Amino acid sequence: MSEDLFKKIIAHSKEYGFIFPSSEIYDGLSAVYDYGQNGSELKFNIRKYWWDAMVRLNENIVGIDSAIFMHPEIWKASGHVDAFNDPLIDNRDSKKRYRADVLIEDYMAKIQAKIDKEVSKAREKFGATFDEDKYISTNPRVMEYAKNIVDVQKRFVNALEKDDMNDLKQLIIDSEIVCPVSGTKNWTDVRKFNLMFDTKIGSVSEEANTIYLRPETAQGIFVNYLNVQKTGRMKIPFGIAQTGKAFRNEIVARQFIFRMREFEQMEMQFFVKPGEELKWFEFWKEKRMKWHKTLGLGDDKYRYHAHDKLAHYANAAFDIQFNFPIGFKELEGIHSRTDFDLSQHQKHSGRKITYFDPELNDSYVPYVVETSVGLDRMFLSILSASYCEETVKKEDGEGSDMRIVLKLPPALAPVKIAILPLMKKDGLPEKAEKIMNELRVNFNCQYEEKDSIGKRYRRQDAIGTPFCVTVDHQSIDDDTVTIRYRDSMLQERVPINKLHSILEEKVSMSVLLRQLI
RNA sequence: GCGGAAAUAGCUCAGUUGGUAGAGCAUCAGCUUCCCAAGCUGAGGGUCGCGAGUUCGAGUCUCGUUUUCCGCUCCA
Repeated sequence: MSEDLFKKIIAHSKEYGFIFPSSEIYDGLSAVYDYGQNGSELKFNIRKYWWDAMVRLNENIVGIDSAIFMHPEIWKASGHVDAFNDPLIDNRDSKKRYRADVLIEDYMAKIQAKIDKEVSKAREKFGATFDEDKYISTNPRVMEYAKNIVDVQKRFVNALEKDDMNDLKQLIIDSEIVCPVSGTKNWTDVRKFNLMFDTKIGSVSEEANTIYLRPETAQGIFVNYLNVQKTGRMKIPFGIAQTGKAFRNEIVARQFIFRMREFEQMEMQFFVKPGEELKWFEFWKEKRMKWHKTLGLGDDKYRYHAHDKLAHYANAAFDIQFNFPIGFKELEGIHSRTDFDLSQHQKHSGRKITYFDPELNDSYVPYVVETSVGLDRMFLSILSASYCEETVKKEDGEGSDMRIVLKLPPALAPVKIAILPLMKKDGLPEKAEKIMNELRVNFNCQYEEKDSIGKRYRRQDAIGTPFCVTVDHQSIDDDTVTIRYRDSMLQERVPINKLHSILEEKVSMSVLLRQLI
């Protein structure tokens, strides 16, 4: 049932210009999506809500915009190069995935165990006079085991050194290693899954260096810590925020925009005094949850989720999960990253990355509390919580009708106001256009005169426009118009010269921001 | 990545044993209409995902491939 809802949301996104599959006229590109005319506005507004809540409302948080390309050493320091270079192999029968190097090591250990067994048996037999080396070299069966280990070890090391995945696979086949689950030798090729995309920088190909597309925006903040702290005269505790694209070559990217290989993060790294990180961790956990709930999509749609396993850099980690149509899934991560990142960069760069604390009269490497939201996931959460199918009673009371309406928070809606002349004659379009030209400076407006008024209301409902301003014959006489509300479908007559202030009150981002203070 | 299913107009789909591609909605141009879509007239839009093969002839049969969905797997 909720999967049906998910499908409807995907279809609606495409039909109304929110999200299109990338490169669609070329058959598309797997798990890559483009934001359309309405989607890009909504995404922009979400980003703005985050940015203003972080940078504008906190005097100790500043924003930066770091490059996607960074020095390759950064990814060694962060652990991204080493941690994700494992050679993996699948068994086709059990459909289990193994690390190829682990399979081979296990195999060698098993043979070694056989040798040990023989040796210990012989030791019992011969007692104190037992000479292990001599025993091995004179026992043909044990000798063969030993030789096998040496051979495998040699090829194994050789393959790893040459980074040759085919050799690794051949070694598994030659050693007749079987899957512990299925017991078969039906293996796929060995593949390496480094999550980072690489490319070359520099004009001459031989001299070009491999660089990576950043897999997270956080490192751009860490490597700018000194710059920002010094030029901004920042005092701990303080934060650096940034939004931007990140790239991860996921093995499986699926579920619409929930998991993409190219995605946008909104991250804030908060630098604190060592020992105070868990206090700030709690602070940001609360604060971020409030930011989400202020959107008014329903408090019950959010929950915390503690990480079972902590990453190598963290000493506390919580997710804020959202109840998507596909279930509760991660929306934002709040991590206490300790001083891991700054210390690593201190080590790798050779620069001293510390903060002189005047209160302590001493220097330290600050600890970091991170908040990291996926902008695309925010988009999906807002879209799926806003999507409503409603039955509407007909005017005459007979029968009913369905309308699809996106009940987006007005401050985030791509189009704020639709200006609609009731009829396409009698000077109504001219009057409407005049109003349009006054309002468009401040609001994203849409003007429509085609089709019946009901049809136009429905079209605006479908893209989540919170207000329709309708110009009728009375407008010509007394300079009033009606405002039609998206959610209630009720109308209110107001003077044209009050429109601006009335609407400003309802659609401005400050409506949301004020609740956060 | 493995297994299963699907792909025909912007959307939802029809298309007979293989014989010249259809409907509704949507879009566009008019007409009509004084407030909640689907009145009237007309128009545009598809080499049937792509590529081979079988055949006199393929949307239809076979193979490959791409994309999507579902399950498994993976997800600092």
